Amino acid sequence: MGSAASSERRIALVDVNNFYASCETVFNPKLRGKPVVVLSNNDGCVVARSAEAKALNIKMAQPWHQVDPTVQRQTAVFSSNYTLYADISNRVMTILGDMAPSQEVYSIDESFLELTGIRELRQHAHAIRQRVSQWTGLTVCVGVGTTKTRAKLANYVAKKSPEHAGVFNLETLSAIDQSALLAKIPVGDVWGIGFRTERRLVQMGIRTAADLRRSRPKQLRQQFGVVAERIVAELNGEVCTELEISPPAKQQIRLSRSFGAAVSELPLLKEAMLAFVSIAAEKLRRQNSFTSTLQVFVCTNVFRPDKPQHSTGFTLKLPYAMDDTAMLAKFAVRALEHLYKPGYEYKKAGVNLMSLSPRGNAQLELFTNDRIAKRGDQLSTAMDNINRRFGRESICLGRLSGPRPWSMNQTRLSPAYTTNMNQLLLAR
DNA sequence: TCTGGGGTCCTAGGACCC
DNA sequence: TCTGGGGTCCTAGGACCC
Repeated sequence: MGSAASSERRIALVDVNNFYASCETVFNPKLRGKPVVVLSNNDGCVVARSAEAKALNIKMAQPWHQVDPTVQRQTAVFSSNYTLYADISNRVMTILGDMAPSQEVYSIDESFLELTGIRELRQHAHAIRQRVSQWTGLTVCVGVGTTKTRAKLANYVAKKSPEHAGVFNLETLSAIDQSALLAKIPVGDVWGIGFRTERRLVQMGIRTAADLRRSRPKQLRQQFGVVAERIVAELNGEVCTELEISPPAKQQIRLSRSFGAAVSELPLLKEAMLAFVSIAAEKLRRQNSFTSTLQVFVCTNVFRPDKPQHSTGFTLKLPYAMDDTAMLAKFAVRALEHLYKPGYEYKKAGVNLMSLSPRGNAQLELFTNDRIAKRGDQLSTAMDNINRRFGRESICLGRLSGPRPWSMNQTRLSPAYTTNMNQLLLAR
């Protein structure tokens, strides 16, 4: 794309403000105007905060148990309810997709939209906000620029400065005003510059987005690699990344969880592993892939250095590419038995399906027993159907009847308002 | 007591080949 | 004594994002 064309390009980054916390508030209007936080799996860290919670100085990723008890008492706190958030996300993304010729769904609460050539861009951006608000009760911010990186930056400004009313177009600013604006943005707030790179950049005297934009690409490439070089180019309006309209198939599927309580016995560890493999394999089949490398890992609690530590993984090259839960489970258990050591309190485990290939192209085992393979296929399909209908993990392999100390703590879970008939919101 | 999970991309370095 | 060099493939690890 030439520079003349790229200067006409308009990309919007639209994201939902405080997404998880806002989802909870939408279904519980009493929470409006109050501090609300959502915790990570296992009720560990804070992963979402309402504006009021931010004002109380609750930090992102802060362990909840480290939050000041006085602050805790003022705050409404929820376990993360991904079923709810995923459903609300789908609704928002559908609305956004309808308001642009093309869309990249970038994360659970963000979309890039192609808005090139749209007249009255400002009005259109406000119409997007209006419609999302009206149809879902959620607030979004819209940032517009010629590249994804500039759209992200514009979105950052829209969110930070209330006077823009949630919409900001970087390209309407004169060159001088742009420089002045970028000079006020810390370099670590640029998309793709993390905290380590920021530290090194600041040491070199590159402190702001403006400094970064006018830095020397050669030097930057040498010190920080091609990623940093691209960021600078995109800040200058040079298009390095296009929208990804249809999401590419995943290259790996990983499933891991911290346990609610530590687990020492092999049978319980196996049970947890089987649950993880079942979910991972279902995801694998949903994207029509086979895997030919399986990794299993376990770790003890790194926050308890006073206890014996054992963290390890084992990677298995599978004899052929497969997607069948029972077969994958067999190999996962074998790997687990291989690395398990008695006498340790394991706190986390997981499975990683790697070397994925499209179902059709995958190399099959030379001497696959057709009948056995077909039976595995039918079993997996049946399990997928049951789980789709009655909820994930309605059926899976090797469930023991006893207690499950490994399952997550979720003591503050809100109802699945939109996806479970028994948990619908009642109007009285 | 309690400390997340699932991804991507890039790079350096080793193994191997000719 | 002196022990090539370039290409490819794979993997582990770093950095980042949400």
